[in-house]
Amino acid sequence: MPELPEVETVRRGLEQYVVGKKVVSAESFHRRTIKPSSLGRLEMVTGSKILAVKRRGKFLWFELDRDFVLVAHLGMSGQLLVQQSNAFDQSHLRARLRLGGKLNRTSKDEIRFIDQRTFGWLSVEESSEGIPTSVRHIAFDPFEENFDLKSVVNKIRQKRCSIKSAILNQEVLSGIGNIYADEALWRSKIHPEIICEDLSEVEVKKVISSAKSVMKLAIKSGGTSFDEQYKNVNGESGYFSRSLQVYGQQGQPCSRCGSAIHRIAFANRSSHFCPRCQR
DNA sequence: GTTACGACCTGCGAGC
DNA sequence: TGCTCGCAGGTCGTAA
Repeated sequence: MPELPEVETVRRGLEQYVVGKKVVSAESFHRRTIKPSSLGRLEMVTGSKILAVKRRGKFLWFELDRDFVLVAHLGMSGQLLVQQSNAFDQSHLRARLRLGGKLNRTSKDEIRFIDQRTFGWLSVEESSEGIPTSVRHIAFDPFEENFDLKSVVNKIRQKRCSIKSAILNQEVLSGIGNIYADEALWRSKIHPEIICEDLSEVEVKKVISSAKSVMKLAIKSGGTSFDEQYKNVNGESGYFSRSLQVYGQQGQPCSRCGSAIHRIAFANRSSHFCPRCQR
């Protein structure tokens, strides 16, 4: 599932291949791919030049030599692949940008948006101070220069929801999804259902620093791939799933204490934790 | 204002 | 073998 490390891996891959290229054509093939507010606007990117590929949390966008940007969210199963136009069309191909510029016969000249579960989307929108409209409500992620640890800790400690809900809230801090939330809480030895108000400043800081360090390691490994739902721009899987300590490990012994990892239902999804380490 | 929860969606795998 | 159903989960809207 694409969380911050997976999106950052994709961003780096895109940056390498597409910056400086011109968009020759843009088309979408599924009614849910383009955000309703952007319907009919994808074609506007035709003729523009890609200046940069940016990211905040799980949101990614292409800066263009225009007064609008192209935003992409991968949702649960979205992939942005850079391929040659003569490659076969994937069965869940939702949109395609053809690239021009300095290309040769073997150049990868297409950006393809592939999305099995159609939770991902693209949109063409205005940007203010370098941040697209749909990303403005998203908080800084822990890797951003302006990320203010102290104010995020204070914000979390004022909440009356569970710590896991708080760190999944993209308006508190961005980039963390279900996998890295479970991993961060395991590393900081904190139970996912503990109410934020009951945690000390030190404990909340520990959760955030654990989240940052686990995501940093995941970026080094190219992200987490369980199945076909996440690939980098070259269609390759990441291998951080081998390093997961609790997510998807229910019934397996905790690598710290040997207790069996538990899985519980949590807000329409699941939480994994060690019942002994995370009381 | 804050929090919880359902809806959206599709493919896979388990169970019958 | 074929069918049904539950599960995966990011975001948004709505209800409490």
